[in-house]
Amino acid sequence: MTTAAPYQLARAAALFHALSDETRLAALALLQDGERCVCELQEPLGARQSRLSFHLKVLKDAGLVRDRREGRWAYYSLDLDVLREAAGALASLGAIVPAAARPPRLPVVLTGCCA
Amino acid sequence: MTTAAPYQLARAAALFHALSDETRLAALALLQDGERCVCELQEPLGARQSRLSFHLKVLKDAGLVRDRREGRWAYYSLDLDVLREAAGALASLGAIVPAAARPPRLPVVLTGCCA
DNA sequence: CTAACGTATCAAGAATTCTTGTTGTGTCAA
DNA sequence: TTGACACAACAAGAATTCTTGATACGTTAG
Repeated sequence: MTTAAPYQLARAAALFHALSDETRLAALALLQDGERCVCELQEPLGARQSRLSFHLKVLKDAGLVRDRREGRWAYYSLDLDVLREAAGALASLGAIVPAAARPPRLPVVLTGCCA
Repeated sequence: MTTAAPYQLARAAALFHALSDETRLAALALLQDGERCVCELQEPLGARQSRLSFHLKVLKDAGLVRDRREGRWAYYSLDLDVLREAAGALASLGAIVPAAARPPRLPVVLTGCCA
């Protein structure tokens, strides 16, 4: 495998995009202690139905939450694995162990003006 | 302190926004083994001067990178502390230790239709 | 069966972000 | 001093994302 980087970057970028909004982060925070019904989220998030639905869809498309339909209610819950996937992406940038302290990856040869 | 959440969310959202672009993630990846001159980044990122400058500014405004001017060159480097800050935000959403396994935070009372 | 409800989806406009080309600024070399 | 260079910053348009209100759909209550 030579060209895995582009895909991973695109996926990581998509994850971070889903995380890049205050309302969505607040929603994820509310889901921390378990599944919540959409109607329970509206007031604490200060988001009306349509807007909340939009943001939940962004989170769902990124895989960060799952939804479950029950009667006329919809319940959302965190997908911790995907949250960890995001943490992993961050870690691979050196957030946990700096690159200098890790086994070297494929070297990237950089050429530029400032020889 | 009662209302710390809004600020933290805004800051976290800003960090994730800076991370939500492929070109910027690739730039951060290139900076992993240390400081790089702007001119070294252009080719591997496939971004010309103006565009690269824009993305580096986004990263810098978020605090994820520092810049240093030397003569007519500009060098950028990672700020690992800020990268860790992002990792911390993710962790606080349960990415590392699920909320269920942590000491409880202030309870949030949710009211909704689905009694 | 009908009406009210909870939610998703769509459409249109607003806002934000990104790209490209251009201009400005400081630095170095001749 | 002049010209080339590396870079930032700006300006204008393109693209994307977000918000709002409207509509559609399945579900439950009456």
